[in-house]
Amino acid sequence: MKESFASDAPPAPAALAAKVRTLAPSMTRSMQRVAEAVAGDPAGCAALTVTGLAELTGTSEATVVRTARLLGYPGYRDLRLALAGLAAQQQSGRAPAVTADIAVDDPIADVVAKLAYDEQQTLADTAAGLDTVQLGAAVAALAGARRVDVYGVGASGLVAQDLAQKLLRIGQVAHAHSDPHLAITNAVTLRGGDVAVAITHSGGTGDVIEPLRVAFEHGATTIAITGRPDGPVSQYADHILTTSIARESELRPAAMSSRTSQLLVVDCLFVGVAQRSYETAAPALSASYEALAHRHSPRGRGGR
Amino acid sequence: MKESFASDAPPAPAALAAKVRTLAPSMTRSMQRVAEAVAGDPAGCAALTVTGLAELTGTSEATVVRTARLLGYPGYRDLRLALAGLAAQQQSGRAPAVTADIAVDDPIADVVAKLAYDEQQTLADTAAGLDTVQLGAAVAALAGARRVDVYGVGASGLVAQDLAQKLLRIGQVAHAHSDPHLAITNAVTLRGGDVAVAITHSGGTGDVIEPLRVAFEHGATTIAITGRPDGPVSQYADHILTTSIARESELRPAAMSSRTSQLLVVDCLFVGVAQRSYETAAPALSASYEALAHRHSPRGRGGR
DNA sequence: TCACATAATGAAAGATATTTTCGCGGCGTG
DNA sequence: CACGCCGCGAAAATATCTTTCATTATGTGA
Repeated sequence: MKESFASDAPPAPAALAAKVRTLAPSMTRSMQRVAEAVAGDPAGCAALTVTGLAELTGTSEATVVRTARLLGYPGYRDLRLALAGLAAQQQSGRAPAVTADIAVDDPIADVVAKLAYDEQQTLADTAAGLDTVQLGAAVAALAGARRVDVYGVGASGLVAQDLAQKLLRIGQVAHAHSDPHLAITNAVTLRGGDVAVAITHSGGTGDVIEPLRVAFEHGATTIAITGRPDGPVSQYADHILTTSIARESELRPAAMSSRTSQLLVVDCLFVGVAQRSYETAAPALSASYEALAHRHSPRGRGGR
Repeated sequence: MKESFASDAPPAPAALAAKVRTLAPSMTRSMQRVAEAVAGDPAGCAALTVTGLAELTGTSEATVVRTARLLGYPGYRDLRLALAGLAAQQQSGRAPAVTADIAVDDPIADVVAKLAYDEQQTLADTAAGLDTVQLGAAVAALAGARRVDVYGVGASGLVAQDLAQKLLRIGQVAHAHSDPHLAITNAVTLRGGDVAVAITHSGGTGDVIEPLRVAFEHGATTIAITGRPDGPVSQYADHILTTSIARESELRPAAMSSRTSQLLVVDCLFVGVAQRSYETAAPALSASYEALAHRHSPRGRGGR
């Protein structure tokens, strides 16, 4: 089905430079010029046609083809393909320059690469650091909850809303509070069988801890999602889910990676709960999808 | 010298899989078949001629060329080159495409691993597919804006709030709207020099498009963050930032990966703007940090 | 349900790129 | 000095890619 790797002529994938050096002595002058160009700038040559490369090297098409043959390819077309591959490899090889911090004068492309890399790292860290036992317990509590309250302020407030939104979509009674007073007012009405979730990166946000404490004292099951499992919030948490703490810099506030981390935890909770209550969750998900369908224009093709 | 980041269509080297997913919805059936083959087996397809690929997919040469064009390449020849590059990268990059779907009976540990992997993938795709020219233009517009309005409903509403929060922290006048009526009411007061941002995964959310249209017609600079750059929202967008579209399943609604993707874009915008207005942004960031410090109890270790 | 308009598709003509052919001219050798 | 071999490139031959256009599917409104 694929190119059979015959015994004597396997087209070289990346060992091209070596092959050029090996074969150079047995090449004629013109062919050497071609080989040199190819080895020197694979990416550039890959963009050229036979004629283009011939002109660049001051030779003819025939010579280019002959060189390609000598290098072990059936023709120039295949050499070109290999060249493109080589270029791509080199390109990706010099990628890990993105580990540095984001600087004020970084070009926009670097910013994208660095942010993406950092967030990927954060996700990996979070996944590695998550206690699946705690997570399982939290899921169980949520799945069986009569009612769920989620507390978060500032950046964590959005995560809290995200969790509440998700739970609502699978038929749970969930509410996110970012107003501390209202949160406490509501927490007072929680009882056993209810669940309260506090989300705070620092683990010490009073506006979030207070409602959780009240919920805890009223017998609700409490969950803390925090980057500081040793922080004050843990006093009142039955289950603690730890988010990762990434280094931050002036241009990259902690809110960014903590949010990424928190959201992963929230997603895990959501999927876990959805699994546990699949019978009711699946229809609810489809229903909410259906209900929203008409609010999006049905066709995407004509949108000039 | 070589890499010519042309204005609007820089042929994607590694962002191909992402591009296929992004553009798939706007493709016809035959083209989808071709795109699928290409995304599924880059190495294999790179070895085929137009005719070969047409036969393999049961279509015609014309369709193959059309697909290549849609993916952003001048013709099939160039797509093939990119394919060879992609294949080489995968070969060396050790791509463990363990993209198994999340099942109802997956243990919780698997859920964590799969979600983390999927979100990492989403980040990589988004970063690869982001048009840095558009991003740069969007950043420039935001940095010079007198006032910024952000529109988003549902899951995208939280992203909108996130962007507004971030911009506020560096001294910009930003506001997020999730109420369509209020959004339009506010959009009417926008003028040239103001910026409106619409966030919609589907690209067709009327509640978000309407405010953007009003802002557009009143002379504001408009930015769309969407997974469907060919969708209706783009009609009224001066700058379009494309988020990635990941496959979704019953247990993994689209909202999850689209949110991850959107947040990365928002972060890029934020950092870009912060860079541009570093003189004022840095003090503002520190100030907001200081102002919140006393709301976190100092317990734990270093406190932050 | 049918007629109509519109878009999607493939066959084949047309344009490019690649490969092959062929002969010229340099260079060493008898 | 003449001969013959080898490297080399121009141009013909072939393969590949692109465009055009007629046909066939698809959806829409009466």
